[in-house]
Amino acid sequence: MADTAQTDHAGSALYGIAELAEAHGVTARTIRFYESKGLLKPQRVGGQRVFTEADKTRLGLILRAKSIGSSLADIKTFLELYGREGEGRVRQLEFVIDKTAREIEALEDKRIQIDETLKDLRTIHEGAKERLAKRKG
Amino acid sequence: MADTAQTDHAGSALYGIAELAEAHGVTARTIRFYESKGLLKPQRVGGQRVFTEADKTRLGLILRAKSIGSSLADIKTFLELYGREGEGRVRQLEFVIDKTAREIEALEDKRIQIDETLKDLRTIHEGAKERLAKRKG
DNA sequence: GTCCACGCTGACGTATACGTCAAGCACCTC
DNA sequence: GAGGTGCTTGACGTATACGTCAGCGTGGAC
Repeated sequence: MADTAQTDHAGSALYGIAELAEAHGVTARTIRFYESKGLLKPQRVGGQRVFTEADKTRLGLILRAKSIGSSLADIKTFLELYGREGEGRVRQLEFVIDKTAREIEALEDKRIQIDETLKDLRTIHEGAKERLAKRKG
Repeated sequence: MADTAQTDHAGSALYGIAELAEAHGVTARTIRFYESKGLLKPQRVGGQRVFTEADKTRLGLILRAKSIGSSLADIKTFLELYGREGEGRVRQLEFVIDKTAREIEALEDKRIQIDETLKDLRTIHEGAKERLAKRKG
């Protein structure tokens, strides 16, 4: 981790808050809010936020997790799994293994709920189409 | 009052609010809230709510939809699709067909997000397990 | 130098989805 | 008939996830 603001000109792209917001279809307010909740930690240049590619990826993960119904609090701990994975301490590893296992189970459950709902919706959809065909035929 | 649903005479079972709440793992307050939002319409017997099997099924649908991230407002219109399906008017049918098609698309999209997240989680999970095995091995 | 568009930080407002009293009625038990 | 339990309706409180000002500072364009 670079602890100083490096100007690696030929390196990765940097983004302003408006740019990043635009790119992900959220408002700047939302990004500031996520930072206030500890989900993002952009560098500062004279008070202004500067986002790296890593930050952009992170925001993508946040939004994806949100889209499947995770709360920001859950997302925070979830994101920390990525960071902690590198550390090799046994207790950390066990924590990660347990946490991910639970999360995987929860998501598989959610997938089942979605599949059942999809089945219902398709039944309704096809039924309505048939009725309409009869009306028109 | 016995805490079992009344089934003695011919007809489907009936439930009190506490019973129904218990059966679905929600509070009575939640059920009253859903009724106030028009999601449930139990009969009344001297002011008290009485729920039928149909009401119970309906509550199940509500909770399932909620678990996959739908808002109560969306669930309300979604539930009306079941009711409307029977009506044969062309505009109604077209409405149902369109609405369900959009919903199906949205859910398929959500499924993809979940699958991607599951993939990431499994990678983290397996990686951590391997590291732990090396530590212990 | 002046403007102003952009970004910053509070502070307050809003929608959703309930929880938590408070006060009251109905019925059952003792 | 006194108490307890369960259900009722407001009314207000709370957590989450932001939106919306207000007021201030800053770097460019003219």
